[in-house]
Amino acid sequence: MGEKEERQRRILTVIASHAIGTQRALSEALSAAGISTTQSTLSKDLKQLGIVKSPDGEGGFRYRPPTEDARPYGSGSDLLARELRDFVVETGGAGHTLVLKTITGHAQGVCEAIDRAGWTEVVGTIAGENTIFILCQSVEERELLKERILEISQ
Amino acid sequence: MGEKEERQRRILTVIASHAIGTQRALSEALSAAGISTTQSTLSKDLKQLGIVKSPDGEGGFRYRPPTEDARPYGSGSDLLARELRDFVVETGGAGHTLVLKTITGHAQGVCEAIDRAGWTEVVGTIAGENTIFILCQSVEERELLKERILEISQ
DNA sequence: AGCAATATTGAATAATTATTCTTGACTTTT
DNA sequence: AAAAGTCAAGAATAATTATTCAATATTGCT
Repeated sequence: MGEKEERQRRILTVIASHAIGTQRALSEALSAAGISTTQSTLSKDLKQLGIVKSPDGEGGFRYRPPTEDARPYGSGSDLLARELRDFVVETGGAGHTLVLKTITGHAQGVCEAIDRAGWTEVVGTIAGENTIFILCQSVEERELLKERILEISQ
Repeated sequence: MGEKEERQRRILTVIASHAIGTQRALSEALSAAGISTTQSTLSKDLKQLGIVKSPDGEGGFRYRPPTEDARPYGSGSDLLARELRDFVVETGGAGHTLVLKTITGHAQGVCEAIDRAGWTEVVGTIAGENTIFILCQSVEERELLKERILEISQ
């Protein structure tokens, strides 16, 4: 039985039911449950779990469970490559807008990954079921971006 | 002059488009935009804005925009103004298309309010999770519209 | 305008959190 | 069974962030 696994499991339940705002407080709460550990281990746990310390709106802080946005799923740039490789089936475009076609249902996911990449050529993106519009700074950058995407997805 | 307000607004746009993981990095990014301030002020800003520092899934951290309940709401009486002021964090565009970035989950709502305004420059709108594309009659009208929106949201 | 109340700011500092480095337990390979 | 490799953990420390405090600036009121 994983010592670590149980601790992390407990961390999730503890922060769900108590307003914990520091790692020391978390450590104390865990002690009460018979789990004794150090701040440094907790720091690592929280990072792995994707837990964030967020303002509680009352002048303090509180650890919160991972949100969609924050959850560490896959490793970022890897994820992008995988999304592009696995789901994009066609690229096109006109004017300032680059268009990617994806397998049905995956446009949102691919679009999300593109947003995260933080490319400067990108003015904005929007996704439907199987199509992504990517508005680019210029027609030239549209072409550049297309090249890059094709390259990433090999 | 709303020195603070502008800074906080910019913080939202900066973290939306860049992977910023420390207050120092944020400070530097703001410098590039002509805004100079200290770490202590940023700490307060981030807390007020409800921004959280969250694991980025690649071993680092990244500041992320607030979730709905953590964000301070404006108090305007006009719905459109309120939508624009409270949820739009960035404006951009290229060609005939104006792009608005919003807090995640609010693009639809803001887009609805824009549609209701019945502006003649607008050919059509479409909204995703956090992005709105507004197709305009011309490049000039795109600029005009952007001005108007910025003005409305003060 | 003048004055009081309130808010904002940054320097200094306190508090908190992340990372480095070492150790030991456990696995796998040779 | 020894060697080599992983992994988890904590102590110490580095790095980052939050808060305090004093000084300005701003707002609101008369």
